Amino acid sequence: MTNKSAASVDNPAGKTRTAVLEKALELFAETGFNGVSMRRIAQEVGINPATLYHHFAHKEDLYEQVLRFAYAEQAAQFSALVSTEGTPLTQLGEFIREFALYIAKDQYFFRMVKREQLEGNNERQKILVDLLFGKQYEAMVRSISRVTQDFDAHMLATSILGLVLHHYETRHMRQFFAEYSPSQDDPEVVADHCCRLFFFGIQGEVAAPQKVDPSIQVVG
Amino acid sequence: MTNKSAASVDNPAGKTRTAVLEKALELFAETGFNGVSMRRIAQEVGINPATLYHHFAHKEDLYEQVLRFAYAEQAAQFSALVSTEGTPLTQLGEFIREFALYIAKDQYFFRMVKREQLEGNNERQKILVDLLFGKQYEAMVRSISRVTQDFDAHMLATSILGLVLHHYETRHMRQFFAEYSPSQDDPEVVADHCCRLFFFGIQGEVAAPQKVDPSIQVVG
DNA sequence: ATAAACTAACCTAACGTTTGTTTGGTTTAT
DNA sequence: ATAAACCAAACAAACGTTAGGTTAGTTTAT
Repeated sequence: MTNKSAASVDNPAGKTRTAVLEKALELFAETGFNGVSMRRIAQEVGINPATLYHHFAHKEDLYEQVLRFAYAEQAAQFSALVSTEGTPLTQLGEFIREFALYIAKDQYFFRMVKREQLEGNNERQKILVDLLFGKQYEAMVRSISRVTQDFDAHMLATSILGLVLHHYETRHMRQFFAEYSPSQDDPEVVADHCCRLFFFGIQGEVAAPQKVDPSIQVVG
Repeated sequence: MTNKSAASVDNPAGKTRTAVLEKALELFAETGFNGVSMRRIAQEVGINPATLYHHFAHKEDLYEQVLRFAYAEQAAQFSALVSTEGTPLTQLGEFIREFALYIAKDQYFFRMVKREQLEGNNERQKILVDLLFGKQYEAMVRSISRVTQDFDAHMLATSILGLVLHHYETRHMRQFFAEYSPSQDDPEVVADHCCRLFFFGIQGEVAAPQKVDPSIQVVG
């Protein structure tokens, strides 16, 4: 058996704690801090409410630990989206595509981030930047600066993220529009759409209907 | 003596009800449905908690009425953003600019909408479309269809909104980035930035550094 | 080797408070 | 006089949290 350290047998290396963090992430992402009770979390994990207070000082502490847990879990993958190979232009194109595929995968994490942005708590927003977005954002800005001098690189980075994210965030709402078609939610379609718009705009050279740029080819 | 009749001394045509809706909109926008108690709402309005139940059946009813109230309040202004004059191209440019100025004005309404999009309740998202976005969205899609055939008009409409909104939504977070400058939050700057990006992309003809297109001139 | 001491993890049961809501009555306007 | 608007007080349920006890492994003393 994997009995690494001095922990109990049915609880190797904080298994319960991790289970709580994972389930709490789901629940907090869905209904927010005040929408989930400690009893509910305990019940869904299958432990007693009192046990939560053995692992976490209080509810707010649990919430912050959930944030840090989620951020740490994603930061590595997030970094991997920013490639260091190819020209700055292809790097950007790849990032847009990878980002579109990436956010489509995770249900809970991005809802959590959006919730944090909504709440407007300054301390937590700083944690968000320090732990999660900061480095990748600056890498993006650097890539952008090498591609164009005609735009504010910071604003352009914000634009890229907003462009891609909004398609994801409005999924549930858009199905009620007359013009909706399920393919519009396909991450590949979204990625192509955003790439084309970002590089050429609606008045740019849009000869090729499928591919944006032959130089923009992504992993697979 | 204290004017105990302060709330009712001048109460023509549901003044209390409106006061409740306005204050509840603020509170719900800030901390969400579960983040606000009926007592808190009553206290902030200056009435007794029990009185709320004279105007609203229960808390969820109040919340839905707040939504409808907010949607009705904004739908008219929202419609006004879509101009019917000029070419489809200038209409679009004007819309982007007006939209950027518009969302910068209202603190609570857009947080409420974002919250609704987060929550994912299908019934309420349908209300959102039916009461608020539906008509304007279709007007947008029609404008877009007349401008370009090279993009999916629905996706392009989503892109426009995401492009502009994300600058607004990430305000609090972006101040912690090294590249931040307050001017990046200026609605005029955001509007110009988004217009340029939307029409020409980063590789398009970006000769003029200030104005996007001489044909795109807006009111103020 | 074995008993005692220790400890982390978990539980039951309960605490005081806050929640949404109701009851029953009072004020105010028409 | 009638109805709408309002309030004080109270309800049961759910809330975050705590006190105290049980269990089962780990360490230490003999």
